[in-house]
Amino acid sequence: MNPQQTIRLGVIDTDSGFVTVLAKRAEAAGWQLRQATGAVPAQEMVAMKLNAVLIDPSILGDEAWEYLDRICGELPDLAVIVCTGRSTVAQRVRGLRLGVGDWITKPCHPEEAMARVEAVTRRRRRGRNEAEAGPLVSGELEVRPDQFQAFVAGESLDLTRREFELLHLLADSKGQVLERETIYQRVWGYAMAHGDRSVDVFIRKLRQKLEKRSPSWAYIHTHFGVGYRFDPEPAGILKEEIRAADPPAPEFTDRSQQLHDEVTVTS
Amino acid sequence: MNPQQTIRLGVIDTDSGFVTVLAKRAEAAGWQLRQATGAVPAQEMVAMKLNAVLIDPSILGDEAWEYLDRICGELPDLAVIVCTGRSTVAQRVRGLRLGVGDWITKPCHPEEAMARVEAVTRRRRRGRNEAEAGPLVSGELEVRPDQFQAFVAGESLDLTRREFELLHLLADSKGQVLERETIYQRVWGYAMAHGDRSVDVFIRKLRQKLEKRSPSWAYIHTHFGVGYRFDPEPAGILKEEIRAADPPAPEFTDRSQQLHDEVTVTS
DNA sequence: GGCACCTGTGAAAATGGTGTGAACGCAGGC
DNA sequence: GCCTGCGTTCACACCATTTTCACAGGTGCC
Repeated sequence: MNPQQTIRLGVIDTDSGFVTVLAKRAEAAGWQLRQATGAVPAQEMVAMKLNAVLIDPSILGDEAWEYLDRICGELPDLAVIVCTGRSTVAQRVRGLRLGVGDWITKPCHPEEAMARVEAVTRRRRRGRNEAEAGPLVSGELEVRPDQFQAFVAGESLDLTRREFELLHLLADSKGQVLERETIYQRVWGYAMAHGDRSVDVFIRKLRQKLEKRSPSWAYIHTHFGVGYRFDPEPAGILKEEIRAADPPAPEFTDRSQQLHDEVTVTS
Repeated sequence: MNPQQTIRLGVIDTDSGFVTVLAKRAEAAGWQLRQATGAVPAQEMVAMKLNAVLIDPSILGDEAWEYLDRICGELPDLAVIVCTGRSTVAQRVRGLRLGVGDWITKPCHPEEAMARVEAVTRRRRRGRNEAEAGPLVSGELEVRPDQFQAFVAGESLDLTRREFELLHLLADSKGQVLERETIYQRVWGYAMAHGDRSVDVFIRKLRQKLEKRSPSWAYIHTHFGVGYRFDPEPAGILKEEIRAADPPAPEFTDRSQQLHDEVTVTS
């Protein structure tokens, strides 16, 4: 489903010969490359929206281990591949234990390097291929992965691709609270930059479209400070309960916005 | 949390020397090993509950590729690692593209083989680790990390994120007295400023919410001059005495002054 | 019992997260 | 090239949560 999502690969190496050859092949394969010749801070990698990074630690000197440790620690979802010259078993073991996804020895064929980058990246993305195929029904909603679309009473919600993928992920994890970072990582495929609001915006779009076709259900619930949870609930009951439990509610301050049909849950 | 979940590794190889050495080390590391000297059907691997399988395809003859393809296709969540003698770049690339997680060349150090198996397995697991940790039950209370929420008899305590994290930490260290500084460091993530009362305030909020849903239990105990301890205790004796001495006291909303249901313990 | 110091408590003040509309930039189709 | 649809970014309003503060009540020690 997300097979040929292009890979954004960072390369940290000074071996211009190797990098040039690799770049040519990667470009041919439709990958996006970013190059650097020294340590790149984790935050910058996030900003570059990398899926994977290929590092030759030998150019980093003494800080190599510390750097690898930091990157793997801070960005556990980034695929880190080491590609360097001779190394001892102990070094390779140490690297792999640290969180490096693969350790390639130079000289190596660029095709193999790419295949290994792909293999590691592939691993990272897995997790939604499981039920991939089966349509999913929740409340009045039917999510059909085979159509990249969701329906209510046979009518399409007219979701765009991202909207669909977000809804699919949520519906697949019905009842579970998903953090924004998790959502972003799984739908967008790379780490979420701090302060990114894309997830919120798409949630709003989904809510609008859901509301339009299925007004009497609340599907997406906000968990303040955490993220969102998909859980279809007939909206009617809930509202009545709230009304019943509420005293007359005198405060008719001009609530510019009428109540959300989605319930915000503290958590 | 889930770091040292033991790995169940299948080994398909006839190289008894290699397998023996590997087995010894794997056992020492607490892994579970299953061995075979020929192709094992996917279904059998499922039955063996393997996390990963280490294969030398050279012993499978002509069917090697077909077999690898089948295994990777049918069990996309199984970590498949190839460990074999000399091979060409093309073969390795083909294998990796097929879905093999890593391709190791013999002879190889068993420690490195294990590290690589671990690395591949680690990646496969990521993504559904959402469960982070199983729900935690204490007294009438159920703490559910996957929901960022705690429940009593199925009803949510409506904890905010920090409240939840504090409760989670406490419940995780049941019976242990935690100092304020420790609590702050672990929940807030940085050192507590001298004189900060946040922990106390949150403890109060937790007690209120616990009291509301589970009135007959005392969960959080104060250790004067030290910190707090989580330990669910039926509040029986103490409570009854208090109630007996008290007039019926209907549920007034403003119970501004009411005895703590928590017991202060002299440390 | 008195004093110094902790802890509990309620509410005000500060912080920060979320909903929302709209502008922007980019790419694909006409 | 222009139009259109989509994804991203921004600014602002609103409000839930967190922090802070002042004071009341408890606890331990001399």
